Amino acid sequence: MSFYSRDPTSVAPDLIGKQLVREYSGNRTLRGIIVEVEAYRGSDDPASHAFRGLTKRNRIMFGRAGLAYVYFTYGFHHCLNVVTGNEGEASAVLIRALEPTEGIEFLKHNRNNPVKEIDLTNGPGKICQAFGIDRRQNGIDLTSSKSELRIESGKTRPVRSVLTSSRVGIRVGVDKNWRYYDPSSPFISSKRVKEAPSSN
DNA sequence: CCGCCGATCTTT
DNA sequence: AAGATCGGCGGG
Repeated sequence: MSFYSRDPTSVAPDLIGKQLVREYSGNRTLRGIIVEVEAYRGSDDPASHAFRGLTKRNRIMFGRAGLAYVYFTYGFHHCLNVVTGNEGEASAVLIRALEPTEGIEFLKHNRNNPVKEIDLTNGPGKICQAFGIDRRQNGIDLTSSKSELRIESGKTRPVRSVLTSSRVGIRVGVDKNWRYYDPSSPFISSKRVKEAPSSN
């Protein structure tokens, strides 16, 4: 069983501390350390895009683990997921926040020079804008060292704790604590979400 | 710090 | 008609 072919609720906490890497036209590299993610399961998770089955938008979710599922939402924003689980299960992990470590000046440029560095990558839409991710990266293999967009597990910084909470921005499935984040990072998305009563 | 709201477009 | 968002604005 490979890293990404597990249940998304197992993959999600293990992604904290790994690096998102983006190569621009072969000569510019952008990097950030993942500090917040959310797990979305397929057929049994009403908050998942795959809950109602295969559509044109979510078809990558039904593919192999380790692929990038990138979707466009609210007329403005893109969000990046990693497909997990066995092929056909349509589960994924949403990348919600990063600590930028390389290419910060270019990230600022892409984000229209925000006043605070925190605002570069503390949300899923902000990550995609900063890293230049859109539907052209939908379906890319995030596990290949040759991909222009990939996730690497090299050493980053000391491992810190991982907490859970209810997921952000959903109206169904709020009973599941499937948001995973490093509470010591200033880059976690600013919305505070309460822990759901007890279920996991 | 918090909550509300508008922008804009894809999907259902 | 709602949505796995963001940024600006107003009030406490």
